[in-house]
Amino acid sequence: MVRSEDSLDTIDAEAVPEVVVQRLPLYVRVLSHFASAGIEVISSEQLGAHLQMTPAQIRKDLSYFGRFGKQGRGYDVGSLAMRLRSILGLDTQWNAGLIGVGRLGRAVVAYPGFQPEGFRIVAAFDADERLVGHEVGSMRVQKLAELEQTVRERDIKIGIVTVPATHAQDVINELVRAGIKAILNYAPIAPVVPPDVRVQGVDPVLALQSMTFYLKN
Amino acid sequence: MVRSEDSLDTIDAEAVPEVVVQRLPLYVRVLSHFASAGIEVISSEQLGAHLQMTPAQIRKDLSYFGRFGKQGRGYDVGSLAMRLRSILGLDTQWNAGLIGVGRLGRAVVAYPGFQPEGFRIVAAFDADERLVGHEVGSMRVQKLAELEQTVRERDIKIGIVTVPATHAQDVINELVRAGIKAILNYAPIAPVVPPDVRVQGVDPVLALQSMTFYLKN
DNA sequence: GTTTGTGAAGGATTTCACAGCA
DNA sequence: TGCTGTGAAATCCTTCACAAAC
Repeated sequence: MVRSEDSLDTIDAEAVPEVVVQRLPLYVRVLSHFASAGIEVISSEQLGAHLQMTPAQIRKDLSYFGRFGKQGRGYDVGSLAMRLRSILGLDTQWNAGLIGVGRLGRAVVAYPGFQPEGFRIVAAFDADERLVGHEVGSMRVQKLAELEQTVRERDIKIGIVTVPATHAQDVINELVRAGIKAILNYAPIAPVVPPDVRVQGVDPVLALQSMTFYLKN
Repeated sequence: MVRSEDSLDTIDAEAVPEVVVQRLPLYVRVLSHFASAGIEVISSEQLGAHLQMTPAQIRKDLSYFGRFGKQGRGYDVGSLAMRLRSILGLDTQWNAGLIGVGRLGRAVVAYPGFQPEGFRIVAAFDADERLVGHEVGSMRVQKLAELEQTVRERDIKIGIVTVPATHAQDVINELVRAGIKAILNYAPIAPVVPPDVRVQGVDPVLALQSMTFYLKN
């Protein structure tokens, strides 16, 4: 494939392997790390050493999006980070709505890692009548029936699910009905969604359960 | 490959693709779900529908470990779940040590999802002198210097890292030095570890950052 | 001299498709 | 008949290796 260096983020998402897209945020992160350490130029070799992957893979991954490096020199840390952020859509704010303001939901609302990366939780919902109206973060907890309208009004593009496993599929169905296409799911279930909706699970128990196989064997 | 049905969890971990191992916990989870719904027999077709994957993939995955189904019928939900649990080593308790008892660390200690799955946090550490000696959960916070000894004494096999990004690599180095081979990392970094050490990251921001690509494109 | 970008090769994973069994 | 288990085929992903660029 030939891509001109100046084609401004018009990327055919279909043409890029999903694994590659999932690695881009990692590149952004490592580049930011190097940038704040004052390093201005970096080779795929050095990036690979830090990410424990082959230089070839990094170069190939980047080649899906353009030609960012200079032969004999490497990549400009700052500008590559910026380009990748733009490709991923990380140069804008993304509004999220959170459903389930129990113990876990409140911890997620209080998590300080989202804001600086451009993710803002702008609405919180709960099915429990007794919680509706309460303050969480600086938001008033809304009832689930208001979901669709609020999604429209506050330009919510991401749903964050922090309800118990028993309610998670129902809540995810509601999000889908409200037009949400990206869901961050903290509930320990494998939800069923239409093919145009993406779900990313945050699940420490699953992560542990696959490691024990190697501990045992 | 031919595997006798009765070969009791003597599995060559090398021979099983890593992706397959990572899917097993998902199968266990869905099977438990069906079991508690009173379903006793299930086909790869039905499993596939719930997990949004092809029946062939499920059958192939399972075939790495044995022959669990009955032609013309399907799989016995209860016994397959049990077999997979045993293969993954989920039929024993696993002790974990947590490092970093700040806001995030305390939330992880309080997370009720680990215990019922056989994971127990049995020690908590922090580099901050002022936190040492305090109670977290029902544990006394220990200083990091006691790590290696405590790992031995309490049979700790898993490290959970909940320190800020700036300290995470150092802490992970300490865990590796103490002989830990499995690490659950909540810090937003891509740590460098020896090849015999496994790290699983829990990182909601990374998860969000790859979804925005598809929201944008 | 160094390092990128990339076709081509190689390897891994998924899907197909069907023999074999209940 | 219905569904598993599995070689073989197809697809997807990674690595190689080198021409081109600095």
